[in-house]
Amino acid sequence: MLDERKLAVLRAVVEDYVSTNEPVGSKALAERHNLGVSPATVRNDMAVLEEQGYITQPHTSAGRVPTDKGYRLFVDRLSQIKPLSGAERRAIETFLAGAVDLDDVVTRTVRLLAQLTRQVAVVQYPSLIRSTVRHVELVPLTERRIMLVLITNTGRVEQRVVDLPDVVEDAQVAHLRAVLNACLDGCRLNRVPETVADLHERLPEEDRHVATTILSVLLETLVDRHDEKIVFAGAANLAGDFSVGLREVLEALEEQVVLMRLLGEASDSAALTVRIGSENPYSGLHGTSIVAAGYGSGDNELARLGVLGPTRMDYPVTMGAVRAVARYVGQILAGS
Amino acid sequence: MLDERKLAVLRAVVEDYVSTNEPVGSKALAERHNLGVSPATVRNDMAVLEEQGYITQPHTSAGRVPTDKGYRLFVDRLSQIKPLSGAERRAIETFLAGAVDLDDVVTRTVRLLAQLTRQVAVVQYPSLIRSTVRHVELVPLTERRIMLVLITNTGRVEQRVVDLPDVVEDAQVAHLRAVLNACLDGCRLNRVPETVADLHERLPEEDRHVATTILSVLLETLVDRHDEKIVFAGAANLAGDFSVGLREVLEALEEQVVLMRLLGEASDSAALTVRIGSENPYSGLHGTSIVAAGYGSGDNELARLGVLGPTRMDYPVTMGAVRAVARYVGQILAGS
DNA sequence: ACTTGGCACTCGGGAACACAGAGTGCCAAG
DNA sequence: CTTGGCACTCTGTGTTCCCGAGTGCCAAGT
Repeated sequence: MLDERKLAVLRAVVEDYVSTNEPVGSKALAERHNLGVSPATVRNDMAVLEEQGYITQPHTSAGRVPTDKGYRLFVDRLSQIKPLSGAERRAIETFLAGAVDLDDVVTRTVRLLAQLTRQVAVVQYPSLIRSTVRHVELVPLTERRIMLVLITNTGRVEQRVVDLPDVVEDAQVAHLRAVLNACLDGCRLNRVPETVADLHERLPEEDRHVATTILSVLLETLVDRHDEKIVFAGAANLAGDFSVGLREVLEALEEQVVLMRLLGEASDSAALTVRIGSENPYSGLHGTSIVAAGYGSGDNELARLGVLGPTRMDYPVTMGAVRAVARYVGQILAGS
Repeated sequence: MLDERKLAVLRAVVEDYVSTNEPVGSKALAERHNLGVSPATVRNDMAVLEEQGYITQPHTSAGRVPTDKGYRLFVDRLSQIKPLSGAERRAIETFLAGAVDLDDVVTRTVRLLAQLTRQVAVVQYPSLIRSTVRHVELVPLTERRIMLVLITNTGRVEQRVVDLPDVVEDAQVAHLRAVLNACLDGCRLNRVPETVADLHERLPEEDRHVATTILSVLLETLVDRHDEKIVFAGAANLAGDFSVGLREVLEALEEQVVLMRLLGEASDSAALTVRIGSENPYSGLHGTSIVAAGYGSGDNELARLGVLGPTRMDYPVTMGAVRAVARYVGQILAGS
């Protein structure tokens, strides 16, 4: 159906279009990439590619431009992910290593990725659900108020002020704290509800009232944050580009929900997900592609990150950058 | 120098230009605002205003446009801050009241402000320096590692993992925690260094090693975060506007440092600060104005917030919104 | 002394038009 | 199947032209 040379032509079209941002014609193409055939032959191939829907012309008598389908084929079969240079790798490492806490890791990551790809980077905070409890702290503030602090193994900290129904003594709080920690330490967050369910019975009568209040707040915290936090950076990078609907993209970026869906569900493996133009689930973002990957410490994927840019982007380079950053972030998180 | 009517003309020019985004001519102006004089008279006044530098014409034979100086006069003397409608006030209250923690308050605030003004909103996190210590928590993670958690009276939580030089026992940690809290509770963050200085001597010999490490991390935390965190929202609102250099603005927004300077130093009172076009300290932002205000609980200003939009903005409305939001946020923070 | 109507002038922006250049499709020959 | 040739079709650009909004100035009116 598509012989070797036609694929080569498609690859050349994509590469040229990506680098020049102008429809590419048969002549220029035959020259720049030494295909060893004449422009006329290229024209014939192009005609076929167009018929099959891989490329298109903006108007008669203009060069060809890849369609979403064309990019898809390019990404799947015609390109190889381009690894970062040694210098870039080292830059990433040192830049990320300087982070002092989770917030800082995420902030640095998103900026790094934006700068590296010259596009808009998006990073999701490590999911609470998949991480485990490292410590629960109860801090008495007044005699009827305590602060509940939940620390996860990814370094994330959640806090809530709890108004208590009764006055509690410090000793009581200390006891509760000990019980909670004994019970929850190392527990996966999504298993907290079950784990906590039978806690009541193991408590002395006089603590139950207070414990109930605290536990309900704790559970609430987990539910509330089910909608995960997402940050982005590098919006300035798409300012100069008219091929994307700037307003729509900016709106999408500020909608956490939309962003979540764009990054996609946790993919099976640690593979890269690429969504090209109309493939993505938000109508305002045609003309835009997303390259995303999961990241995590060890096996379990904690969250996702990726970049968003014009459909006409340099996929090999972008994919390389996303993959590399995802790996490094995983390492950093695992190490802390 | 400028009689009553000339000022009225200037006001009319500003108002018309703001609402139409087109240079305003003498005829249209005389009609729309019933000034009771003929276009010719208006023309004379305009000539004077132009000579004085309050308005200008983009090219000969076009209408007039206010200059930065013109807007300045308008803001200072010709306009009144427009209070929000009752419905808007209630909307703010309920929206902000739903916040569960500091992060949430800030996030909600910045979105609210963006939506209310249809411009880019910027909110600075409450300053660490001006707040006080509510609690210091030390959480043993492993035998040579503890997590330091600092909770302030504004609900902000800072955390750091500390690697210790020696193995410590839980009892030691508990003791240190008690000492730290006794010593620092209610202490203003900017006074922490002094307060902590003589702590060494009051500690038993065997704790000093560990204490030194922890304290140095604690102090580091305070210094590190001297560059405060800032968030923004509503970037999509300036997408449709060609009068501002989109790229420059987006770049500025992602530079914390620049943003800090834009919001300005803590102003004397709780008054609004307005920076018009070239008045602001960053050259990429001519064509852009900033309306900012401090907010805080009670008297002391904790941080600042504001909006950023094209010089051609509706100042009375924007100022009203910023002032109102600043007040409500202050109340919320004071209450929690 | 200020206001007003009249009038000539200026200039930007849109419509109409022509034109060069890049690129195509097709065909006939290799 | 490939290649060179050729006629054709567009877009983008530059030119010209003209309309209209708006101005500045002046002389007359109050």
